Amino acid sequence: MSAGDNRLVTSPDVHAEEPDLASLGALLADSTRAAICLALLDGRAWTASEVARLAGVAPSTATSHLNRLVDGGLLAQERRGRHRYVRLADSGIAEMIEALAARAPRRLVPVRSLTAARRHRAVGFARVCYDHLGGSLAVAMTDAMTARELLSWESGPALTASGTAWLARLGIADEAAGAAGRPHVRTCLDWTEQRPHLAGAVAAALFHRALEASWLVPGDGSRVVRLTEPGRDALRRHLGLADEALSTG
Amino acid sequence: MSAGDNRLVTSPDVHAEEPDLASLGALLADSTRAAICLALLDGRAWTASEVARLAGVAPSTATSHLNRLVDGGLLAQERRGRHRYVRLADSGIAEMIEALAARAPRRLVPVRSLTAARRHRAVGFARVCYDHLGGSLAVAMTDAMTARELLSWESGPALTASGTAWLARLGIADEAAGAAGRPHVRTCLDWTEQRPHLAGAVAAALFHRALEASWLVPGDGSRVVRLTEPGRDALRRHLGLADEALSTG
DNA sequence: CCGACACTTCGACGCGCGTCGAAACGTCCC
DNA sequence: GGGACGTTTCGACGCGCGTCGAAGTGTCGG
Repeated sequence: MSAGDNRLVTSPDVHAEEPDLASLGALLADSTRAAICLALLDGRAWTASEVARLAGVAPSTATSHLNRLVDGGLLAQERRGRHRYVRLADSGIAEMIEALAARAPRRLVPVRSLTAARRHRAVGFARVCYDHLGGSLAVAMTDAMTARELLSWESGPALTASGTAWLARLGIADEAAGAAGRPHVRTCLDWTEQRPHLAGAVAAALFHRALEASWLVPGDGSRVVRLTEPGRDALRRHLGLADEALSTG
Repeated sequence: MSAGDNRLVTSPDVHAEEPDLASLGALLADSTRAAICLALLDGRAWTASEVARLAGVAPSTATSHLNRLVDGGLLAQERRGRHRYVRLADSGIAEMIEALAARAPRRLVPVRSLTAARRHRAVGFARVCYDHLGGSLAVAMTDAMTARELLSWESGPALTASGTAWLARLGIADEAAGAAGRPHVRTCLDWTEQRPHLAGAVAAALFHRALEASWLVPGDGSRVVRLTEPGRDALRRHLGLADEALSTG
């Protein structure tokens, strides 16, 4: 797609291709770059300065990290005037990072303030997971959809007929069949709950709808998402969620 | 599970947990460790010496790498007499590594000999993918199953009714419903083909069956799997695979 | 046109870690 | 018991890379 394609310079039979796991690992092996990737899981495009501030490093340091992440294909960038916007390259990369984060060991971070503690609980409850919802709320929704047989799990997650109808009632056409044979009811291992929540195109559409209807509103510039009172109502009505599932753990 | 669990030492509200992506990345960031993980994707248990020889490092170096991989939870080990056997910790780890390998950049490795070249082509054709089949053959089988409507892709990969019947005809009970609501028709991004092939419990059972029936036989101690003449026959009969799909690219 | 700002380049510093060989330990076989 | 073998521990070496500040380039606004 871009320049610098090295598949053309190799003569046919003296070289073979192997996946270079190490170079991808090295990209994630630095704590600053890891923090950047995790922050970018909110799906937004960040400026280089924002990234530097979040990661707590000098702007020059951020530049070199962003260069490596872009070169490695993890990030896409767009230069606009004096700003450099970066975001995750595509949803596949986001999936990969989520999958890794779910399996990574836990690190204990000191909580500096009361608002930070509150935010941390909020992250566990509802957060953006690139293009869909994550957190205990998302897991509860997935469980409820399973219990109501909107979602079936025998041989992989899939919408049932009533699931498709349920979506239609919410004003969401089944976008799963859209992308030429590529599945888009997936699941995503929630890294706070260690249980799967709904992902893929259907989850993205659902999330989009919830934002439109102001059931969910973007939080304070991080991945946090807040559930509004109409949202609580809707989830009670449409999925029969109990009140325990509808508030911060 | 093991000792050194640090979840117990934190007092309730001054610390919060975050995924430590960097430490997991660091585990994979070294080319020797990456080679080890890739080799272990064959699902076998290797001794430390075998690992050292494969990676081309001194035994002492291999020891330290294996220690780190075991401590990091990627590998499980079993000590038997003077031997130390290591293997991937579980199928989840194998999935994660496959997912990473599929997205990792390609590295050009010089092919030293004619047999190495042959082996490389064989790896692209059919190889062990932890507990199931990978390579162009696996992709072709997946495509054929889709074409014959044994496999459906709307809203995620799933067996159709005729797919379940087809499996039963091969002597495979639907083991997908076994593990309490956890899906086990998955797909796996094939890193040679960059297209999905069947994975999960069903694929594992299918692979196991093919080995039993000697349709496939383990290759020369690497991930390579050979397709036998009866195997070719069976794939023609059961899936209508064309001859192009049945031989090394 | 000039100052503020976003970002980049460069050079220098220092730590972390992958590497090895030598030597020790434990196990197995004769 | 003795010798071969698989594995581990230890210490030493050296490279790679993340870090910063200072200076430079480009862009926007007044």
